[in-house]
Amino acid sequence: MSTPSTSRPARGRPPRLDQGRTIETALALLNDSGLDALTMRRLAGAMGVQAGALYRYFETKDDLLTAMAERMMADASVAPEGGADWSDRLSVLARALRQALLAHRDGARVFAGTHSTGPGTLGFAEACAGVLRDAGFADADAGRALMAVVHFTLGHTLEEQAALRPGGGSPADPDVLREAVSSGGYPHLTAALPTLTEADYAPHFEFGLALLVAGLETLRRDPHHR
Amino acid sequence: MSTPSTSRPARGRPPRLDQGRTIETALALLNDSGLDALTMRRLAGAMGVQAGALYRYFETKDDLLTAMAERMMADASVAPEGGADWSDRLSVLARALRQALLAHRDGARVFAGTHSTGPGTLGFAEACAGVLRDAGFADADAGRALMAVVHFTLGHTLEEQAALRPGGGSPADPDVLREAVSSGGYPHLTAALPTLTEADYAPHFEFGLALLVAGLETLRRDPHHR
DNA sequence: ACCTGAACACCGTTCAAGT
DNA sequence: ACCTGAACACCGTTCAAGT
Repeated sequence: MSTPSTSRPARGRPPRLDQGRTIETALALLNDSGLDALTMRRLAGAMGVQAGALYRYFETKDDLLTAMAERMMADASVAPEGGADWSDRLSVLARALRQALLAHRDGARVFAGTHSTGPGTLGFAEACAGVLRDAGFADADAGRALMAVVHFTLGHTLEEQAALRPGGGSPADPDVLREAVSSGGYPHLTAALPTLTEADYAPHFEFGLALLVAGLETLRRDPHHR
Repeated sequence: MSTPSTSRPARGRPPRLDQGRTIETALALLNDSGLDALTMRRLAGAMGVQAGALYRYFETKDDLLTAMAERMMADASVAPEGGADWSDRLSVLARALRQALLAHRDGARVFAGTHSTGPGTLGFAEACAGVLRDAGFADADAGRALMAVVHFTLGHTLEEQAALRPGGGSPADPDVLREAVSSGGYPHLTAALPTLTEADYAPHFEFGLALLVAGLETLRRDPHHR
């Protein structure tokens, strides 16, 4: 009780660093300052340690970012309720992925730059593949549908967070795009502009997701459609 | 004939740098070495100049990257043949976007990191919006469909180029993913694994694109479907 | 075993000074 | 007008040496 019982009895001073706390501190720093400000030196500073010390726990910065992505994906690896329709369950998973990426500043950028194969990432993919295969899709179609949902969600959230970034800076989307479109001869873009410059990205996400789900529904009705 | 006739008569030595040549050299360097190796110093070296000289033509490195993205998008801004079906024309545009991003190493990463509002980018978006509005979609639906296609293509190409990157390194997708999936209890993922580890990404892209198009087709038949 | 200190080889960006 | 030279304030990563 008096001394913490870890699997390996700690001889000497307890370490001031460990993988778990480092990942958590890194995610907190990410939220506070963004990906560009997340340096090994700043992270080390936040943990009261020199930069070199981090390399006992992560071989490279990329490994740390991968671990952060994996931690984020744990939130997306939810099991959708069993009673629902396959399309609803798939939509729940896609929304969970978007929310997991949105939960941390530049989350989509972190995820896009890494290739985690941890239980969070694989658990999410397994859940998607399960919903699709249980719905009757062939293995190859389930795999491709999974990729389509992930890629759409990734691209969407990347742009959503990019639009959020500047915080009142110069290359902000809304006005710059409006100006550029209204100047030249872009009649169709002008017509769509109110939609394209909406601040709330949730309807855009739901629209794209509904498109993918509807596409899957037609494929399920007629697997030889093409 | 003997002296080049530019709009502004060149007094003194002709400049060794200009925006156009710098962008072209930067894209060539990108193809040769990748985005991580594309530094202002290396680019300057490739142009026989000191790094600081670049800042007379681009305010920041981000501005240069935006100009590179815009140049890449010029290739995607093709006008699909007028006789074809709206869904075919939209597909042609989506494929042109993917090809434009694939045409340069890390092209998707460059595009994702910037927000170009030049004629290439806007021309592409205008073409997509035009196809959709001419097909009868409401302005808001056309805008959202355009975003869905772009976001899916961006996410897809990002992953496609990420899988291409290492060139025989450590975090390559095919074997690492196979190992991770086969180790644990991922029955559905195991079933989909042959598809997920395919080297050719074109079928994945076509599948996702077909899903979006099929979803749009159902929406067009019944606009009040939801 | 764990961390420090200091170095190595870089970055983006700025700006006086030269031509 | 255009570019150099040199600096400023950083990076990721390595590694002997301390404790």
